[in-house]
Amino acid sequence: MGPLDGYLPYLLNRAGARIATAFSEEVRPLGATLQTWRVLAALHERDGRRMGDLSETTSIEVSTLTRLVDGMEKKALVARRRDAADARAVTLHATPAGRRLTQRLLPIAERYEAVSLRGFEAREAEALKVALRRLYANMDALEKPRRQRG
Amino acid sequence: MGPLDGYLPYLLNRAGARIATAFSEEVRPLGATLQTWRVLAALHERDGRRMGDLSETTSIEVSTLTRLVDGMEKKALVARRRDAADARAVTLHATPAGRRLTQRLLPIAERYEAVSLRGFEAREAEALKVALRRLYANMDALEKPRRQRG
DNA sequence: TCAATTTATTTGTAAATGCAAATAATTACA
DNA sequence: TGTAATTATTTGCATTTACAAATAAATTGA
Repeated sequence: MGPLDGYLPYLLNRAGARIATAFSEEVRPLGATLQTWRVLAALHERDGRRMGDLSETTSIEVSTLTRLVDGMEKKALVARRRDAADARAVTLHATPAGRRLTQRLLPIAERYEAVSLRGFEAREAEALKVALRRLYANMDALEKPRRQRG
Repeated sequence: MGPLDGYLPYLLNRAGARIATAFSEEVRPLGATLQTWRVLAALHERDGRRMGDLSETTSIEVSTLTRLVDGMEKKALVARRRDAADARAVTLHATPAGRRLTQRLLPIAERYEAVSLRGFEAREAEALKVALRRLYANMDALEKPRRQRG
């Protein structure tokens, strides 16, 4: 076990990449990709999100997301609407076809959760999730300090 | 906190992506990218690795790695050598310039480790790393079963 | 109120990515 | 020993990605 095995970002990337690659292969026959799943999952959690919100939630860069959504719109999985409250913003909505695809992807996603956590006690799994949320939050410290608003 | 916050692959990707993005920005002024760092770190751990080994270690797909290494070779950070023992294989070696860049990146990487784990007890951090190694290993179960050799 | 600034999204463009096919060398075994 | 199968890497090519600039709308404050 070399130094890399003790380096957290390495372990994080490695585990994430492996799950991502396997999941991608698995959903390809359904005409889906990992990125479309991320968008659909975010809309399943809350439909009508803005592009910027989706970008933050899915960790997909906004300009990439724009073109990804273009493709999903062409496939009629989602629909863009101009936000009524703020005409700069666009909200994204799952269509019936999008929801059907989501329903097919959900059990696959659940299986990945189960397989990856195989052998974990419930409290170990929960501790891991708590730790991952802390990691994420800790990165605030390095974020480009944005001008305070308000 | 919606369903996504309880979904492990989501938490994993989100934390990994955030660290990756911040690290990328930070090393850009040094003429480095996250991917070149991954290659250099793998060679720092063990020089003279094969392309396939590097691909597995860095989670960079082999054909992508080939072209990444092309670029690093042009920048004289690494050098390819035909493996003496097996002429199909290519081994990669850090050059003096590559090692100098590695030395400049190491403290940044250490800082990312420290910042991301801020507030973690030593044993919590270790438990997290153990868990991430288990996750990775658990994915064996879903791997395309390759024909047994031997 | 209106000009300047900020915010949300899209577009331009070059680089990175990944699958599949091609190339090259080794190994297995008839 | 020589031919088929396997393994390691690279190349072809279409897609994805991300930075920067452009566009469009809202907000701020003189």
